[in-house]
Amino acid sequence: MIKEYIFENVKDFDLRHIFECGQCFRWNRQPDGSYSGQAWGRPANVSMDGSRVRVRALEKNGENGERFWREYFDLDRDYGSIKRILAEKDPVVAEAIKSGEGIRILHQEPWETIVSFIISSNNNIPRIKGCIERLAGLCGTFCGEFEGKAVYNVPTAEVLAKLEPGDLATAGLGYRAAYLVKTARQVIASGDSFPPLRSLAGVGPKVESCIRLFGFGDLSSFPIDVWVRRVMSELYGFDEGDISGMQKFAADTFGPYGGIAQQYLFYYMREAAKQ
DNA sequence: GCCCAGGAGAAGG
DNA sequence: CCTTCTCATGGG
Repeated sequence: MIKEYIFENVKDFDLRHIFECGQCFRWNRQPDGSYSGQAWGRPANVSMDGSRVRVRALEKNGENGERFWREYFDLDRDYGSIKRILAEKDPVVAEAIKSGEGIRILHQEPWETIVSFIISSNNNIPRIKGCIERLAGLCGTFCGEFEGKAVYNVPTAEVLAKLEPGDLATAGLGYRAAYLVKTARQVIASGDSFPPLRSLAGVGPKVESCIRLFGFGDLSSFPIDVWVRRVMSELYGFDEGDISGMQKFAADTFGPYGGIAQQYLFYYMREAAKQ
């Protein structure tokens, strides 16, 4: 059954900023400006009317999703005050905030985040979305019918661990298919104790940083990808190869909100590149 | 044909 | 510790 949840008087919230700042890959813009996708196995459509956010979602296990969606969209966090703190500390971020003032960090499912960002490596966003979509359709978890389409979440570690990389060929993941299978087997083999992220196949410094930020709520995590490296080089004067210097600057300047600052910078740089 | 994409891993200094 | 090379795939 489809349920509707309304959140009134929501500030610092923009669907395009949230869903197109590179943090998630399963939400797609509809002709009416709303977004359809799924979160934690819940198919949904999200729209906005003024300061009112409307979520139409497929009910899961008979639960009341109000609390779930409030947490998913991080609605209890005051982004206004965070933006003021960041803008005061750094003029570049102050400018970047103007282009993505409605960004929020979604509370994404850890395993989906791990799978997604392993696929993201040396890849581009449109193709990452296609890869995840094909992978989910191929061997993912069925979430239900929504808007006339079957919706699937990414495959569980249990499912992936039993496959061979070649079984994922039609998903077009390239060499990342082997990373996924190996990571799934590592997770299954470790039983109850989840292995350290960096020990997983296909998880290096940048992918770990994204997983911590988007899947484990570590807002201090500051992922440095090609775009952020570009902005740090062009607008802050860092040497392109000085990743550790950039990390230290982010920690010293943005502290507990490094990940939020990074999202403004990422969105800002990509918007500028579109011109 | 080339280069690039939210890099990681292995090899060799 | 560092640098360089390779990895599969699709789009511009």
